[in-house]
Amino acid sequence: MRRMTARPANAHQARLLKLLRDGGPNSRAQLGDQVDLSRSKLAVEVDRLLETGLVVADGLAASRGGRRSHNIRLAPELRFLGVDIGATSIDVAVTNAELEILGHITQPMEVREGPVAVFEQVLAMAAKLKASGLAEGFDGAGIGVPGPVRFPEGVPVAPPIMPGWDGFPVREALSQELGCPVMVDNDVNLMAMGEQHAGVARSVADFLCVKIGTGIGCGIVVGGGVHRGTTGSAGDIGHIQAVPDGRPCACGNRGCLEAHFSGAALARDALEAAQQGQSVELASRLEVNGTLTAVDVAAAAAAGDAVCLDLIREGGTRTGQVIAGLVSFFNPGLVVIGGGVTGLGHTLLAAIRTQVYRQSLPLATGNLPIVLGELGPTAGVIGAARLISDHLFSPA
Amino acid sequence: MRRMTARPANAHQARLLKLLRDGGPNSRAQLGDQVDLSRSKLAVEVDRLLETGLVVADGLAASRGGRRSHNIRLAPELRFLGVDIGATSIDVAVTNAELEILGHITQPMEVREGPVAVFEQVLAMAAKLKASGLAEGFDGAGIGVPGPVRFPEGVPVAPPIMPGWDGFPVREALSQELGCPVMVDNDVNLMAMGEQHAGVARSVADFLCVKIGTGIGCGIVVGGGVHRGTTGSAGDIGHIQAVPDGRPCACGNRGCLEAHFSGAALARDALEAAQQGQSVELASRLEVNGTLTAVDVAAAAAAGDAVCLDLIREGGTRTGQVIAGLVSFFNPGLVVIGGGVTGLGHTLLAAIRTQVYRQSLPLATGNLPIVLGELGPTAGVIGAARLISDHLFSPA
DNA sequence: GGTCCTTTGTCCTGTGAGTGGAAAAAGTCG
DNA sequence: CGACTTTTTCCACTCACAGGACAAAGGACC
Repeated sequence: MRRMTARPANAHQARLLKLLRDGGPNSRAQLGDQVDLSRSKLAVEVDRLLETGLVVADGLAASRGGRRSHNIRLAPELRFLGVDIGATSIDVAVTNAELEILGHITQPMEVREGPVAVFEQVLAMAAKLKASGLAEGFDGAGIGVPGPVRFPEGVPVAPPIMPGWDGFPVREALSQELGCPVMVDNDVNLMAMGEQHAGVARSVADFLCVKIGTGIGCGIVVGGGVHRGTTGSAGDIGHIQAVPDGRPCACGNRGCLEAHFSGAALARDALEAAQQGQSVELASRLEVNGTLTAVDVAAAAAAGDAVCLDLIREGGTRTGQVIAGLVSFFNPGLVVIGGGVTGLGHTLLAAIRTQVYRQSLPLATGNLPIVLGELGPTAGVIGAARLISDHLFSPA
Repeated sequence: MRRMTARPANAHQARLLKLLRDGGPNSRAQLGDQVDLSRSKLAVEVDRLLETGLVVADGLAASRGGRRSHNIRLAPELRFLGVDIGATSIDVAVTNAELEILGHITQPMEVREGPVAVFEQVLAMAAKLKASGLAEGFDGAGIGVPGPVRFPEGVPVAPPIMPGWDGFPVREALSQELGCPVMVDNDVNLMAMGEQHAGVARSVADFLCVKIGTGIGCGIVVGGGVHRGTTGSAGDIGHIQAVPDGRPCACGNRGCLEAHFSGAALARDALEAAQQGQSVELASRLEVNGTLTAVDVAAAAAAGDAVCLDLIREGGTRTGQVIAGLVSFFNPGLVVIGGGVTGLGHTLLAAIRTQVYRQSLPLATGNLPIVLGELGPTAGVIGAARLISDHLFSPA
């Protein structure tokens, strides 16, 4: 079918589209309660939106005591593609215009293999979703990559863990292939946007979203918007020094947080513990799989393995130290912990909490929730869909 | 004389007032170049502003090749009061509507003596400035205090170094006494606003302003606006851990940056060095004055005293460590160093720079200037004037 | 089913913001 | 002094928007 190409003509229409996206189908009257426009003006703008095809009528709403109103909703055929490229996996999902996930595929893939191979994979996954009948085409796509991005152009800049991606025109290329608008951002920022849209961070203006995966990053939301920094590298907390003169890090320094705690570091620690015979649980897992990952540590910890619990606790403490500093500095209203190692769950969370509450001033921590992300692996793709929808639902 | 009470009636007028404040007298035509309004509309709004008395005609502008235009400027009788309450001193200044300092007084005063005593002093200083003929009254006042502030209400909250100030209605009380609108903020935020308005940070959207005085704080500017955090304590970096298991700090933790480097810590270190006979220079100064402060350290360092240079260098390194973390996290476009110990000058700056450039990733530091503040002790009062002018030059 | 009230949706007119052209006013330059 | 610029004022026209009037549609109660 023909894809939608219309964009809102003014700020009012943009506002209405976002309300319908975030609040689902709504009657004109309910919309009127939220936008502070006269009924006449509202009717005009809604009619225009109906003309563009971006929104459609959707039956009658329940009565609120008088005449029943006709519901309005975003066109149900609209489709967004959300892509979350992690260090070792790719997530691709299709959503409708309300950013509900209609289909979601995950595949392991090393981002190190370079943009060409990854792109091929992403396109194959998108094609698969299309083939399964979920979409006949995409009205827009958002994509997250595990490194800094020059946001306006949608191009990765000097990404440490993505050799070959520096300067690769991700936005341009994907837009070309998919035939729709594309926006690119750091994966951590997308996770933050995902949790903001549909997760724990709804209605919080200033919060931090710490993602602990292969590396560690932090999404920063200020006044409801993502802060990307001057060069797009804001939130790159993996290389903050957590241990003076600590372990050497790939970045050339010593004691970086990421060198002491992250998916990669955890796997290395686990391997060492297994080889030195400190943990029976880990050793047997090593024997079976031939390798160890953070998942093994999580499983062993869940089974009560003391070494693994210690590893997690120590990592949580290190992470908590860094977060404590950030909390003092930024004074957020919420801290969300997410990413691959959320499987470590409450042991990790408890360690982080303890450290933050101990080390930051009471005024900053007094009413500061520190919680796990609610959306798990879907946070990134929802955030990606949100990114492109924010773009498309803004006046051209 | 009668004070101005008018406020801009709409966003256009607000815009024009701010242009006149930041750019000085301007012709209608020049204003037109900047605001993207039709000539007619502009003329209407300017006329209305002239009617309110907020702006006045100011002679003819130089010709740009044709008819000479009439200049417009903010009413020259407008006066703002800028108050900067530090831990150990008070600065009060009068500015005109263009935020140029017309008079400036500094007096030593311990903020510990409580709000009543400090207020008395501030009012006396304001009266002195009035008496010297610089102002017949004030159209607005901005005031900075050395601790967290609940910004909307203008009330200090749980300020560690300001016993007796917790919950004191600073805004209310000062407004009462001066008979004009008042806004209250953290002194560090005001310093940042000052440097943004008239100092090194002009035209930088995202920057950090680190103030090293009796304590250490950091003003955070995001997208041109000050970030105050959820509880008003954003930028409180003095209690970030700089040295694991380091010196005990008044806050109850160990190793806080402030415990290792700040005006207070420096004085303590100097005293110790003098008493242990490590520095002849310091010992003789101690003998003369009976006490040592950061100023003595600065002087001794300038005279080449090795112990003092070491103290400064070590402090700079510690500070640099913390700033490096913040730079990685926030990715600012500029870092400004200011506050009382700027007397330590380039020794300090060099140490901070070295550490930041060494410890942060190249992408974040690549084009990152780290500079000393340009305004010195006037940054705070200019920022205070800017705070209230921003308030008054916004639609009611 | 009838009456009264509430809510929703449409129509219409008045108002005020804002645009853009024309012309007057005030200069510069040769 | 005349040709050309720039600034400023004036005016007619457009458009966005508010808000009232009214019709349509439904619920509650009798």
